[in-house]
Amino acid sequence: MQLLNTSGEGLGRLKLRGKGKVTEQWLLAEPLEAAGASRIACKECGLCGNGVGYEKPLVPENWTKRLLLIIEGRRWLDEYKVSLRRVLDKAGYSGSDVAVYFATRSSSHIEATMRQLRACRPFLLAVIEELKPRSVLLLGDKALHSVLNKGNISVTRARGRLLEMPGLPGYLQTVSDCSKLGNPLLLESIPHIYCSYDPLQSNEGFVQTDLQRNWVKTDWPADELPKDKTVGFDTEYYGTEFLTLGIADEVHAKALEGFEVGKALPILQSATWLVGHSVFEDIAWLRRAGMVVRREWIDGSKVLDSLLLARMDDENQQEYKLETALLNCIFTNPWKDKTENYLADMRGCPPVLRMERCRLDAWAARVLAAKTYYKLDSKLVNFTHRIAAALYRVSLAGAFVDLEKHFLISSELKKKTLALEDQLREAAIQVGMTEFTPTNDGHLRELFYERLGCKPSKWTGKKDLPAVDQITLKLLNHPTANLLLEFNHLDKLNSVQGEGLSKFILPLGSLGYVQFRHNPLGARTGRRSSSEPNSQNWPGPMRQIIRSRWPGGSIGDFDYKSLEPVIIAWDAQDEKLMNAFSKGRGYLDVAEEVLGITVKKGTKPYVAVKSIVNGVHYNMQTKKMADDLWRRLNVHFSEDFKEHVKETGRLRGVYLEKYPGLRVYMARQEERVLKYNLIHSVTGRTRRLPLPEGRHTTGFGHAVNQAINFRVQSLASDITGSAVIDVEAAILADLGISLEEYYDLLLELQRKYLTADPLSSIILPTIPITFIINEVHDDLVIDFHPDLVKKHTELIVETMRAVPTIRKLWPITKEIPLRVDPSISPFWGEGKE
DNA sequence: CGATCACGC
DNA sequence: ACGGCGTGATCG
Repeated sequence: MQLLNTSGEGLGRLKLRGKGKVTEQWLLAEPLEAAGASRIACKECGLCGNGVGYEKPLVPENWTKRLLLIIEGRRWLDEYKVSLRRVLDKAGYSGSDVAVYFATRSSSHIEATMRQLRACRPFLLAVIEELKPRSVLLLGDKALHSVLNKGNISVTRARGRLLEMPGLPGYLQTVSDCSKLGNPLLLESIPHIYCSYDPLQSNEGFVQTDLQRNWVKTDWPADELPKDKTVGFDTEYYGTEFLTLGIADEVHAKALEGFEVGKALPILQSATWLVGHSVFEDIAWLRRAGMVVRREWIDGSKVLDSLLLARMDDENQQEYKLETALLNCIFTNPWKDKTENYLADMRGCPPVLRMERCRLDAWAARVLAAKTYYKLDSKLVNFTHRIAAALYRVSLAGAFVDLEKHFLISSELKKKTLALEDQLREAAIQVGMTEFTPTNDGHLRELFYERLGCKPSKWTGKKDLPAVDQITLKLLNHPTANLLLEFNHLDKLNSVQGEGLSKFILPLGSLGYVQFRHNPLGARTGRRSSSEPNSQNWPGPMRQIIRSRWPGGSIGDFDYKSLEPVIIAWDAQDEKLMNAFSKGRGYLDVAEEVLGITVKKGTKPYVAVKSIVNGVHYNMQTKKMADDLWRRLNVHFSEDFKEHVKETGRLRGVYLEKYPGLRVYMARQEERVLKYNLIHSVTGRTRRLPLPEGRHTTGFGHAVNQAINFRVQSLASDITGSAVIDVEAAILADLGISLEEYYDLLLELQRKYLTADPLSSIILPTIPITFIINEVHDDLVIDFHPDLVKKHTELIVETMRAVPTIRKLWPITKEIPLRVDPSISPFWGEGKE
């Protein structure tokens, strides 16, 4: 059987016989006369093949440019062809998809040396540049070494990564080559280069997997956005000034300066879906500029955020930046660099540049969404966007700070920190040090280990210096070390929540306005995160600076009771554990069951069992658990540490024995992550946990812990996410306010707060309104008008228990019993002591 | 830029 | 080999 005419001379279409039946050939060789390759004379190696055709790439008729395979040399092709053809077929490549070229032009049977590969490399460069393939797959180590120009890397290490070929210039492609989206660009592109094993020396399955990875398999993004008209857009603004609007549909991508945005109205009016990148801020700008904004864009149900979609598509992706993502997926040239300098003030950016940035962002967000949307569960997409939209409104509402209280806490922290620093410096001077800073490790080593004669129990790994980390210092059991620990504690607190917080608080008379920003998919589990400022890590006392904007109003804190234990009990189908947390007294019941004695809340046995329960749920090992109890919680089961560890282990065992569903759940998660290398949550989120070497993979234990935790943590945050949507809806329904009215009110209030004179007092709505002002994992924070406290407290508790949104979308969640613990007080968290 | 520290759930 | 998930300040 002849698959290829190795002379490379012009071929007609061949019919090939394989296993007795006629199949169409998948490669058609054709000389590439125009290729630079054929014009380059090889002066280097003297090992090259002997014919004109040998160095020519094998390109099929009407090649789709989908894939260029690089193999070691033509000599190998005859041996490859059967297995290659099989694997390409299996991976879904047709004959017109694949061209072939070689790392070496040698016809020798001897493996190519690095010297020889380097000599032939210019040909390879020229061929790739000439052929402009969209993907290049390198088969075997020689092809890999040639492309990387580096002989000391294994296929196993390089596999699965996007590779760069030194010396390969970008090449221009017109839009029609690249996309069905009517991309109005001339793109500078480079192919995606990946490597796989030599199919003869390795399992063909690996090669097939590599061929089918998204980057190789996926063609240019199909327009698989929702069927209704979908418009991408972006805005540029400064302060309260609207500057530029970028807008893109399936055929246009244009930018309009603020004064002419009216021209975009027809496109917006015809749109059903809206797409952007971190889109809810942009939607707010549309609304502020008086443009069409549908209710579905406010509530998030007909919005696609390319950033959220990218994160849902691959939660392990390194970056979720629009330009990077698009660069990776369709090789565009960067378009933001020229405008990056103006980020602080886009007014200074030349309009032409600003418009181009805005136009391309709009286009890119839409392209990226099309690339990911079709792969995702639309129910989850809808849910996630509705949560994100509701959280954006939470951030608009903002919270109000008692400025004086914050100042007092902050200055108290500062005062104590300085006092401790003085004491420490004094101690240093007394032992003869002239220079001392408590944050300088060198000074600390000198103080404790040279001057005070303390003996370190640990040395640093790299430089073998005596350690000055917290545990080591604590073990010194020296009064000065204890002072230092207290200093560290207060110093950190002050720099984050004391002085550090001030830059996010806008003074308005005696109050301060602070917006709590939430990243809707901050964690790989589907949890939200909070930043600038991060309101999720405020210690109890710091929370108490938050007060109601209403005179005489209150702050409500609505916690789900033991949300994660309830979820793990439900997921593990452990009836007894479920009863303890859903109907009984939670940790108290568990503690009494485990210890066999009567236990009171807050006592050491209670604290110990609570810690063990949480530790077990996250698969904490006995040693660490014992250590944590001993050091942090001051729970000592015996005076002897070894006995203490033993007892911790025993109690851990008793807990697992009494609630056998837990072990079953954990084993199930381990089994699944081994089998599928990914875990699904109840709402269909995925967590990829690749274990290429099964349980022998480095980090296997960690992956199992993540698998165990994932379903629990993600469902908990989805329930709370639903609560944000549902509580807001319930409050507005009760007040008789439409979502549009509420949204406009929030925008207007925010504008007033941001532009107000710091000395003026705050402006409040003319009617009493209950605001959701924050969400912390299993906790909603509410700002109550005094007239609404009673009525809305009941409403919120009921709504949080019912969470209609998630229960309607995923009816199985109706089985999970939810309890809510409200606490109302003048300041956030004050009622919890 | 990674490690270490602080805080939260 | 590893309790899960975060943000932010600071240092070497």
